[in-house]
Amino acid sequence: MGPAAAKPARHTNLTDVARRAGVSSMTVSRALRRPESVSEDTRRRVERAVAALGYVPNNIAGGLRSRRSRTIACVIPTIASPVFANVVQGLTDVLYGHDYRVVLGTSNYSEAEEQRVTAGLLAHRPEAVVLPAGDHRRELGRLLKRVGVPVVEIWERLENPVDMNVGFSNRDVGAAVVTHLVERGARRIAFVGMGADEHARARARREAYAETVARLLDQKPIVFDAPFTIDGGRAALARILRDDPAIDAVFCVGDLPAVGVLLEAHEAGCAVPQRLMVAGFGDHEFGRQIRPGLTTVRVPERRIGQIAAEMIVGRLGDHDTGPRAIDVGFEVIPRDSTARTQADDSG
Amino acid sequence: MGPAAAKPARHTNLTDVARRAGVSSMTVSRALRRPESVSEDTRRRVERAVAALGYVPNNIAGGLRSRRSRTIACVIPTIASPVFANVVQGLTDVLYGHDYRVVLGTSNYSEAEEQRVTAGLLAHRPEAVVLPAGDHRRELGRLLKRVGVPVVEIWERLENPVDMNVGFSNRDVGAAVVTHLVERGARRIAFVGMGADEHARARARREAYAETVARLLDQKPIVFDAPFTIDGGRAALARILRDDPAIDAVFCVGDLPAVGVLLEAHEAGCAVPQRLMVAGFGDHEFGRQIRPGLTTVRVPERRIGQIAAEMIVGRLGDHDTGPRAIDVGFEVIPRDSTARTQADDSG
DNA sequence: ATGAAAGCGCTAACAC
DNA sequence: GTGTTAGCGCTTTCAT
Repeated sequence: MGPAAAKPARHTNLTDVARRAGVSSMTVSRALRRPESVSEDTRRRVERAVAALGYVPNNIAGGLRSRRSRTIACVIPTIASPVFANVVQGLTDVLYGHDYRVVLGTSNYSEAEEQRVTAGLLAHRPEAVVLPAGDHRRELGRLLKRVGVPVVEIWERLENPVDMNVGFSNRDVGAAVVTHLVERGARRIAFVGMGADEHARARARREAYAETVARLLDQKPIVFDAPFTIDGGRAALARILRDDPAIDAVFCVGDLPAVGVLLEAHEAGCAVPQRLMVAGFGDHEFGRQIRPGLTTVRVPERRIGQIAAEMIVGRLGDHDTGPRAIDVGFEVIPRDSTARTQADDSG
Repeated sequence: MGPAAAKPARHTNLTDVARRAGVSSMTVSRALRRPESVSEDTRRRVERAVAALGYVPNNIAGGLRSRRSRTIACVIPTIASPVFANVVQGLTDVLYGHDYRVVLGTSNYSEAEEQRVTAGLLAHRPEAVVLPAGDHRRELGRLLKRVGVPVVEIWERLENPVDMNVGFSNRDVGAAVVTHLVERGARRIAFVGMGADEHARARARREAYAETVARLLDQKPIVFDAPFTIDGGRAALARILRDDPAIDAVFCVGDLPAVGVLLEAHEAGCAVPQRLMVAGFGDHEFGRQIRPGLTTVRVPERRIGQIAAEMIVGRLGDHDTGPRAIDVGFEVIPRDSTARTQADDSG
């Protein structure tokens, strides 16, 4: 930095408080952290001195000595996505109650940046690291292992987590949605996917779709790729109606294209759910408000954050006995877009 | 903590690297922070030693001595709101580029918790604090002042900020929306507010609405209160149509009720914008997708975070010359819900 | 360009 | 229940 860089002022410290309270700084430290370990009289005098001087503890110093930073690092692609925002909210919910702070990093969906940001955060000696399961670089895994910090991979359930893991199975999602559609009377189900943009989670849903239609309907996969947007969904349905009118249900990789399918169906005079059923993924607010309501899959995002936090607290505390991996599951939310009755089906 | 509390391992430190590189630890420190200040040969040997040992710097230790934590605290009501999520994203965008980390706290809309959380974050000696402008407790202001840490109050423009301030004026918003409606031909404008739930921002919009309709239309304020939900908006419009059919435009305190108004208008056969114009606030995704598109106000949330970060970087660096308060303004986004033409108006 | 000494503010470890 | 001593890992300061 330059010449005029603001020199942070010296704050009141433990010694100041100790002097004022007429005890040693060690006693102040104890009075603050474990009030029951000092005499009532001492405690009171310390409290008064703290208040009088406006003392704010310095966790940096304490953390240096005790090697406990009371800090948890969390690296996500972006906070400007409800998915991760909710996860982070769940994390802080629980962590703050245990006097841990969350230091945030964002990778902007870049593995290189994820690596760089995580390395940067490690300089603050977090007591644990939370990051989305996924295609981190091998380097990152090695770095994390070498540093030896507890890691929670969130969002997806993993076969071989680096350390701890909380999430759900996208394969189970694909199977559950297809099963739901079949139960509601679907006989020919298309999948609207993301094409080249497909990520590991989307792929898992698509593969499970393919397996499940094969198993339940003896049907080959019918995949229409489209941009992951409402307009993408519209375009996809237009092609579906033209290319394969026998299709009577569409499973979209996400709610955004699913809403597009719904809108396009409305304009094309294709009755939902009677003629066509539609299901999405993500429980976007949209799908709740649109008519007919969109059947979708809700993932307990916030709960994932909370469980990750609980795992960390357990691991760092004295009850390191909890599970290291948890499948939080998900919920298929049936709404009107798949509310076909037998009567509809027979029509 | 208890007996089994995980004892964090000792990490490789500067001295280890120094030994390996055959130099003093001071030289390693310099080589890492200002590579140009050591000889080329030294630099190379240090780099090699760092790589070989997998050294991760310890910012806690460095920060203790240098009194620079390279940490910025940010306290917001909740991260599970796109508004604040975007602000935080803007903050981290810029801050990471300057090698600062963001430590997050959430107040859950409680002033008491805001106070508590902020105090907790201060223990980590952030070099600046970012928090929404608003009704913090007086205590908080005093605490922040006493600690002497730079503060940025965000979101709203303030008359008397504690320190720095970036945001926009909700009064200006109210005036701009009403002006827009009048320009499009509105002659009698109602406001859909939040009743008892009204917060300072909502109040500013309502007051500016009242002043502007008085000034431009010589009209008394007509306020319908409703829950801040889509259904709230529906109910409000039902009452409006019944109680005061001369109303030809509705300004809603937020997009959620505005969408409700739009939906209810559709069902009631009330043509938008010909018979009724509708405007909201917040540029919710909903309003972009619904038909007719909802005229609304967009606030540059992310930009607010970025500017706050830039102010901080400037203040902490050697160019502490920038403005201490910035009005980022906002944008009225005209969509079809207010796209009335002269022809419509004359009908 | 490099090194030695000191110390940031706190807590672990060990007295008493 | 309280105090003393040492030292966490780094950077500031001063010397060379």
